[in-house]
Amino acid sequence: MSPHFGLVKRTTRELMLHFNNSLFGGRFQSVLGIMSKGVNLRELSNRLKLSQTTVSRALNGYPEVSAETRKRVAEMAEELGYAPNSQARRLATGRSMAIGHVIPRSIHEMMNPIFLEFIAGAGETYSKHGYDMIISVVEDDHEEDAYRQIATRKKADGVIVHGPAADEHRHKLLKEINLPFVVHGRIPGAESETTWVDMNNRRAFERATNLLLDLGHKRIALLNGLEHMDFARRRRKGFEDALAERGLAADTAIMRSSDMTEPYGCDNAMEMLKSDSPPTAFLVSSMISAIGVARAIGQCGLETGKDVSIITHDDALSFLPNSGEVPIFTCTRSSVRYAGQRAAELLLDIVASPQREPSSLHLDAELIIGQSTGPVPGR
Amino acid sequence: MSPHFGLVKRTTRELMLHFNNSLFGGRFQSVLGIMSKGVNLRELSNRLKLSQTTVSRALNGYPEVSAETRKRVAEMAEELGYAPNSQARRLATGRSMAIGHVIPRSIHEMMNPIFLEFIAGAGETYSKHGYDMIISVVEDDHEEDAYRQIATRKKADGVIVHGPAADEHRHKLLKEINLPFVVHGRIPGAESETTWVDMNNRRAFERATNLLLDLGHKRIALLNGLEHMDFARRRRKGFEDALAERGLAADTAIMRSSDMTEPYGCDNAMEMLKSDSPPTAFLVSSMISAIGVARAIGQCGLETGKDVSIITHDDALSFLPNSGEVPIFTCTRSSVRYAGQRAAELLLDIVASPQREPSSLHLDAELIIGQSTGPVPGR
DNA sequence: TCCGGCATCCAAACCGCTTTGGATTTAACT
DNA sequence: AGTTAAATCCAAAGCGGTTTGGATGCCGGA
Repeated sequence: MSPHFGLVKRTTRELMLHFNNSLFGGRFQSVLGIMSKGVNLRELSNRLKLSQTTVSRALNGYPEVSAETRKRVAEMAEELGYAPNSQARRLATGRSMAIGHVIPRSIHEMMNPIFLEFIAGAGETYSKHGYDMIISVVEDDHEEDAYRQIATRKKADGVIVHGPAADEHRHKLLKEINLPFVVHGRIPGAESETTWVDMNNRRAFERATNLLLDLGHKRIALLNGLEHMDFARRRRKGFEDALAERGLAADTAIMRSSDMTEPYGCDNAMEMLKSDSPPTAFLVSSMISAIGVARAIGQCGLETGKDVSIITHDDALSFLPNSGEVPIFTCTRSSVRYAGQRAAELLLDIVASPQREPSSLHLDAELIIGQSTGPVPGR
Repeated sequence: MSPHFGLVKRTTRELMLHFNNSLFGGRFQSVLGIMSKGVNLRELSNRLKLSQTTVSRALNGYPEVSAETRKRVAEMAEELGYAPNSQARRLATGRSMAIGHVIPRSIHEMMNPIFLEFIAGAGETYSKHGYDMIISVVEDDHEEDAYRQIATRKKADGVIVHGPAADEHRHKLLKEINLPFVVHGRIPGAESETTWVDMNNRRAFERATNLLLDLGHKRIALLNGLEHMDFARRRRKGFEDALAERGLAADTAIMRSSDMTEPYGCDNAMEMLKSDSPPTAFLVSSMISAIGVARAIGQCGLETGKDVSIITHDDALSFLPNSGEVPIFTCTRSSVRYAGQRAAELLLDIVASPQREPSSLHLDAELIIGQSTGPVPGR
């Protein structure tokens, strides 16, 4: 309005500065909080007597802006507490800046603690890169629908596939709807065409079994996870391979497959220990079940690590630490949280450059000696 | 273009139907999948020779649309696989249709399994109501920032406050930035001005203590959660109240407060049991730690439920079932998953009508007799 | 002096949906 | 028959950003 734009501008700005600092900086911080909610790009650019274009570019680091202007913009943005509305930005850029995790209700019952630990790891990566993590808990028969919704409604730029089954199919759907994904675990038969992060389940259980065999154990029980899951199949394979190599056959009478709860471990161990030919060692797929096994051993008046040995897989869950100089359980350990971090990184890579070739990360589990193993008694 | 719009339209539509069914319905499903991704409202309305307004209204159930038109729209939408872009809808409506959960890294270590179970419950409610759940894992010193971002960038319509501390402050921030929230637990001193869902921690532990006292136990150990958390304080209060009522004083020598891990239970129980005046009963804040206590008891050559009693709080975690006719542990039980469902419902209510008065839900824990309690030995 | 090139900045289009404020047609009522 | 009200539908204006395609001013080189 006035021809002296430059002057007026500076004056106004200084006034505003003063205004904010004195009036709002002090006891009315809450008022500022409420006000700052309303500051959008238009308002900010008006205040600066700049176009939205320039302000946007200044804030997003584009080169077409002078250093001085950029500084001014940054300061004013800070002052007014401006932050871009994510929905608007998402709409404009076409990227939702979010990664989805679909959890069917039934599956997450079983994956419970391991899943959370993975999520925690992935979440760290996401927030480091400015991504949101959205989790959908859906009824089992809505799983496919959930993925489709994510794609068509553009809710997320990619998803993590949890707990691949032995006869997995989700990867086909995801390719069909063109939704980037990373698998936690492996999809049998699709290893080379999908990006995944997994630990070496077969090898880990093979090594664990060998250790028990070396200790003289011949009758080894396997308390596995649900064997319609890929990871459980691989573990079983490792177990059987190790036995076979020494000319031993696995005895299905002392092999179980189920959700890895504590009572599962206890009940089955109890039953086996009371049988005619009880196992002298247990190979268990989860710390939680292993705790149950230990309880059963105790209830039978036996001692873990002396009368009966246990090796368990340890996902390094934070609420079930199995560390210290000599951990409670001898275990094959692999941090599932770390897997989450890495899987998230791979996924963000794919989202950033979708043409990228599938890659994979094979984590090795450590075999760590704890208190729960010893030579077979009476050897 | 042609004056025979009606006719042309129908013909075209039938052609499309035919086209889709024969060509895409079969082996080219994936192509349809990719195509359907691109169908937006404009395209859909063009196809229908209707305005976007009408189509939008038809799909969203507004009354200004004839039944016939609505049907036509619905069919075509289904056929083309149309689903509204959530970012666009969010921008237009101003509601993000998402609920946020902020988890500082340090805290979620300790809340781990309980947190997940709560999340699972809340997630069910969200998806039932078309809301997304977004989880932010943040460094501890970025927590406040995370909440501010959610508000100013409009990432979520509300948040759940997890694990309120004894000296909680988040509710002030959230009121300041005008972000609706529901507390899981209670904020001391702000009970009436916040909406919350909590169980009756004090009462539950009082009842549990009374049961032990009735069984003749006089020396009762308390393995509590971290007592800078509100829930743990209340539990301690219940414990102390019950003792006081019988003229007994709590002995801090057998009281502990920490993250509720398994070794925490085992190590502390072990130490106490080996002391000069060991407790005859343990009151424990978590199943996980209780398992540790049971392990310690076993290692001391004692029997749980006979030589030493345990009562634990049981959050009804799905991977740690403590059910059956006679559960392993005598416990105070309250389903944290249910709490999650209800908290989510309350939050969605608030989001829908923000002027609503604060309300609260006080869940009662059941006291359930299991195998881990018995009369004090030698009574 | 004239021109091309660079550094800055801007107006306007666009992302895909909702919603306001009519316009048009049809049915209903004096 | 004339007027109203109801039923339908639409054009256009947002929502709050990003991005395209210039405009403007200033400089050195010919």
